[in-house]
Amino acid sequence: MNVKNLYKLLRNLNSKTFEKGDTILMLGDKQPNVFYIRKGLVRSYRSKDNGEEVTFQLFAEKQIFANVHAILFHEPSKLTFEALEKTKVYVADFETLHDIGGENSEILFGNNRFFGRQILKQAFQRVDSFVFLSPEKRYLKYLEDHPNIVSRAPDKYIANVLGITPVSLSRIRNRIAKKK
Amino acid sequence: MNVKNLYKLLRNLNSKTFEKGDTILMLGDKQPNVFYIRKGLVRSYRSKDNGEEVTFQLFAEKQIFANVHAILFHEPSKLTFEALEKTKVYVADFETLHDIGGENSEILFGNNRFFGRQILKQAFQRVDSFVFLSPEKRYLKYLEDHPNIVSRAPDKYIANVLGITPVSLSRIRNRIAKKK
DNA sequence: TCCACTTATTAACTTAAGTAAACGTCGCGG
DNA sequence: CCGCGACGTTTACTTAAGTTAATAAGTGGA
Repeated sequence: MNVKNLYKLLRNLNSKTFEKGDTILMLGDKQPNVFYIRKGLVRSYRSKDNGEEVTFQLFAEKQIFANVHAILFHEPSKLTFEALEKTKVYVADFETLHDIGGENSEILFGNNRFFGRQILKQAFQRVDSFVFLSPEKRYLKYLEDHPNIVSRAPDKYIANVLGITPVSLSRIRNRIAKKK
Repeated sequence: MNVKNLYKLLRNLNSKTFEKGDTILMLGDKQPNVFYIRKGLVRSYRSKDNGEEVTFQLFAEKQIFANVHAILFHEPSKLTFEALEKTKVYVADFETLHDIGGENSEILFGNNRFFGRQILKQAFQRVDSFVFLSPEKRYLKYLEDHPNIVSRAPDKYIANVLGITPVSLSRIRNRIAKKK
């Protein structure tokens, strides 16, 4: 990556801060934005037909999240992103990032952190855990992979991410505790 | 895409045919290959600790599959790919494809079919269906999205893909039939 | 053609998850 | 400081899924 591109990249990285409860990216938004979390905690969610909010994913420090629907499919976002803590992010426009570095480069934040790779890896590993693991093992794996999220996010959100109900998660916790 | 690149691409597209039961890509393989199915049916799977084979995904005509672990993470494949029918594919080396077109281009097979996008979209939508849908609804959605796979692949493979057991899938089928 | 093997269905049983509601705890705001 | 509301846990109950095994149906090969 050359100096010219570096400047181009830096010009397109804006730092933003959100307070707890703020909406970072709204359902229906078409901006192809990519976010990198410097500090804080974020959840993405959407509402089911009955109005119930279901959390899709949780993100903490050093993770990237993005308006995937806009970037990949040129559709409005199907998810809303909300700060669960005071959160500082870098925001960039995907098209610019892409022009600079290309999907396969490692420009943004070093090895394995680049947008497409990190997001695909996350999605792939999640599918893997749904296919190969029971809810209990899925929780244990999530705990192992994201201890900093589990300790900070409400259980009800974690339950959604794992594809189970909060009640069920509570029982799973209980079962695990008894085994020890 | 210019003529020079088109030739480069075509030189790197090999056509291959596999018989039913053939292994297309072996567990541990490090070749960063991308496959496009012209005709046939393919499953990817891996074995659990107890030796039981679990099918991860099913692919049919016009779909792309790839050694994702090699391409994205520079690791040996954690999956084995097997032809369930006589299958004709185009095979290409990912690095070459990338040199020619870049991740974001549409060079290979037109809109929305390019490697990264299609694979990410599949993974994303699968996670979505695990988080938002019950097993029964997940099956109905899979049936709707992939009728040509459901009608051709054994139920035990489909059950694995949906994250349930074959027995449970049979009961779900039964329940649905009774509702009508 | 017939046998052996695989697969789907069904049954019986066990275990876990969904649902609804009650309870206790915690934290925030009035 | 009190009260409201949100959250996690627990209980009771219902429903569905996992497990094992038996049976039936379909398939391909000898």
